[in-house]
Amino acid sequence: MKDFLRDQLLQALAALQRNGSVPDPIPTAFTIERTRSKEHGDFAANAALLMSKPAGMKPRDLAQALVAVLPAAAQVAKVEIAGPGFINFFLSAEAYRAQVRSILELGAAYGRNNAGEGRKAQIEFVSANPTGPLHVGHGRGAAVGDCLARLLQATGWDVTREFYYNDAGQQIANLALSTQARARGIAPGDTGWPEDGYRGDYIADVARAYMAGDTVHADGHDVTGTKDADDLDAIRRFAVAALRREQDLDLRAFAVEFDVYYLESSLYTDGKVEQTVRQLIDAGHTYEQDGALWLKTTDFGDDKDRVMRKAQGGYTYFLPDIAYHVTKWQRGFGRVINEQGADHHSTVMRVRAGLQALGLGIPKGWPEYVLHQMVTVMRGGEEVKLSKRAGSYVTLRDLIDEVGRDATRWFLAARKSDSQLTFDIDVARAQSTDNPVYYVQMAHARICGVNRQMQERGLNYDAANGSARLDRLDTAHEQAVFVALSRFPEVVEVAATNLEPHVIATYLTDLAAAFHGWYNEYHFVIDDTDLRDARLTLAAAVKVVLANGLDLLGVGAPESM
RNA sequence: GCGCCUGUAGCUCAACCGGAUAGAGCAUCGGCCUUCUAAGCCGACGGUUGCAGGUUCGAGUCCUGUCGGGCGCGCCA
Repeated sequence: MKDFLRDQLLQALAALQRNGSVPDPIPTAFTIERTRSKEHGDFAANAALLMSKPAGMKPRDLAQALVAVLPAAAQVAKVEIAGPGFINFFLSAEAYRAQVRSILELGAAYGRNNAGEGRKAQIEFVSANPTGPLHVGHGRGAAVGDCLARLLQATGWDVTREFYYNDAGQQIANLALSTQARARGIAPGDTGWPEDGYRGDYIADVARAYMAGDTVHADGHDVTGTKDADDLDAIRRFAVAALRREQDLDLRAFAVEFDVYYLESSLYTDGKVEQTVRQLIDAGHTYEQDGALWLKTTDFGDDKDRVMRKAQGGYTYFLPDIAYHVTKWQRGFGRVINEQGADHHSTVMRVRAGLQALGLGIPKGWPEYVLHQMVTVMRGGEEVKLSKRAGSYVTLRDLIDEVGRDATRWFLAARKSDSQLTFDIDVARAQSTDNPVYYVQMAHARICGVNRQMQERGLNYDAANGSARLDRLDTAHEQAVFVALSRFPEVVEVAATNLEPHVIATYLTDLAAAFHGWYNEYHFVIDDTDLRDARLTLAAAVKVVLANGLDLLGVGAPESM
């Protein structure tokens, strides 16, 4: 609808330019927006305000002139000029009715668009190293990343979900030592416990399984414990597999699936790290100092240069990061979005700088980043900081077990990712309308409940008649539902364009509120068949949009609750 | 000290690349339960958008400064 109104205004502008009352050419960067108040109609254009200066007219005069030559359209009932020169459009009731019929025809496709035109996009998220169960921060990444993937898929992108992890670095060595210590009966705090060892109970479980000769399956292969507490390499392989498997179980419980798991170690074995180093040296953006090899990231906006190869040998983490991103580029992902915790913010500059230094023609802003801030978990008004299994942090699994998958996903995705998030377990658990997930799901279940009522009473819903008699729906409550339904495609577009899944959650709460308000005011299962069919038709459209929106969040749309 | 994020009603949060009178929910207060889910409904109250300047037709939104909170400033990842 916005595009349609924009086109109308551009036609009007062209008409004014043809008769010479407005100069040609002229900048036409105006916006069409939903109005905040009903008095201002449905959509407002600021065209006259922005074009008044180049047009050499006062804003309100220009608005008058534009409106005078605006083409007639069935979708528009009235056009007004208001305030400093806004052009306000009032849509016709028929435009809204047509929208409802369109929703029912499109079904799951309503709200989707083809902005991505089938191009390849990759979203890398979670990317936790296999050193422990996933914590709530990973959960936020999983929820946001998966919703971003769903949003991009809904807007025409060919999306790959990817998980990158380090299976060979210092953290993994630490994991192996911690597991070995546990295998030898050494607990945190005992003499012989490794410095900075992983202290959680889960390490003891892994050690026990290793010493019992268990077999774990992870990432497509099996690893069996050798029961040899002296074989650190075997312990490492077993521990990595065991924790990868545990994380996979966490992700499955969260209904998040990845297409690709990418191992940092493969970048070494495939020679990609070495190759990247050579290319950086050849490109002339490196130098040696104090026995180390440095990358001149300051050439690309960093505040100091970074070490690539340590004086003692071995590479710093960001070199494989660069090599990894080169593979993303080479794999044809013209668009890459990295969803990470904000504590990794410093990598953004370095990765981009490294990629620029390579001179491969990679755009400066590639890859894109969505960083999420920290999560605080509250229960009973107190911050929760510990879990039994992991010790020092709250696990994703704890949350899912306590409040359920749907509520966990909702709350972790429903906030703007660049603000800190307070996860209130009491609210998320509540089976009442205080809980937004419950409130939105309840709206869906209620519509299903009405349909069940129809069947139980042996009544027949005539969908065609309902579509034909939508004119019977003329109350303020029904109008609010019509408007809310029509907004959905715009909301999806905004959420996808700005990479902000939370706007879907905000919208769904609005839509559910409009529906509940209507539902509470009127009965649907009534004797007047025309009105009944019309109401059931509007309700059917609400059900479609609720389901489509919840699906974008990966949250279920229950038939009953 | 430097960089990034953030500060909106008592609390948790919105506000669509600058738009008109800053919106919801909770809490509080006042009304409502023979009817499709009362696990609810309706209404009221609640604000100098941390503070001070600036940019312009217009600023919660952009710029500068300042105060408070978070994260990061390794030859760790």
